Amino acid sequence: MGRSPCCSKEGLNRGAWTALEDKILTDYIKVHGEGRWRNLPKRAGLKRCGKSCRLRWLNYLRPDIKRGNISADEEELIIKLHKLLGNRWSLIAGRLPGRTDNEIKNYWNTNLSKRVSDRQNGSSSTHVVRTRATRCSKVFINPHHHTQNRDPKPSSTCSNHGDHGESKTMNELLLPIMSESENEGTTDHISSDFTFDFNMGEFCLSDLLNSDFCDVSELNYSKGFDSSPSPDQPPLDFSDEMLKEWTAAASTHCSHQSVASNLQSLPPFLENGIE
DNA sequence: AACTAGGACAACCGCCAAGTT
DNA sequence: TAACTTGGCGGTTGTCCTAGT
Repeated sequence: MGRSPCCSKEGLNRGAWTALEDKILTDYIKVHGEGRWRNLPKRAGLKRCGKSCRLRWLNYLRPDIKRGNISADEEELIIKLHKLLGNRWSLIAGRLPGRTDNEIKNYWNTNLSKRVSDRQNGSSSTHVVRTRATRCSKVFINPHHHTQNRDPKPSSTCSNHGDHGESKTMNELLLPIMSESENEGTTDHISSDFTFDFNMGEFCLSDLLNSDFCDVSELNYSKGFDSSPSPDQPPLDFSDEMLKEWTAAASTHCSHQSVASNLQSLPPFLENGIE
């Protein structure tokens, strides 16, 4: 069958954007808002592919974008998040207000990857969770784990840069999950699988990163992702096997795999780092 | 001053999943 | 339910800039 191309490439400008094109695009989006990228070029009078417009806007023209001068703190954050999430640049970017996935990806590829690999040479190997690109607009919380009445917010993508809203600490968010055993059987009021936005702005990131969460690869825990690792069960490395568990669990419940299921298995990590 | 190598980063590409018809 | 559209993602490429020779 095949897909139709996102646009006819004939007669379209390619390569670097001119100041005029930037202005046209910016003015158009100011008036009409983002979205409908395919039709945007025609409506705005741009000889560009819709995708190209979207990229230009998201990575360069948006008013809330910070450019350059990645601070040491941001750098450390990127390293930690990359260790945790792998090449999921949009997720990482979502944790760095004003930064774009493209910028972080470039920064990683040109600066950090070498440095990190150098750092890791000589130490034991670590395992990065690698997944295919997947959208993660929502996170699934297994009702067995989630026992509190929360108001799910309208869905939005996890790459909602810059909108981090109010923050909850990691403990606040995860406590209900971690204390599930106390509330077993109290899930009747939850009508169905519960989803809510995975806006990591809801986490107090420092809680996460100041913990040893970033060193999850070195942690051992039980295979069942129980919050109390059993000595009877063999320790498991945070690696492929873990990933299989995650994806299997997530696919059972929801198509929004990965991050969602990751959350379910966070408590064992967090217990090691968050008091 | 001219040339080259490597770094930085903007932009493009193809794939995929969600949403819509 | 299938076909199709739309938008998002990560990987890759192309081009410009700069430091070194």
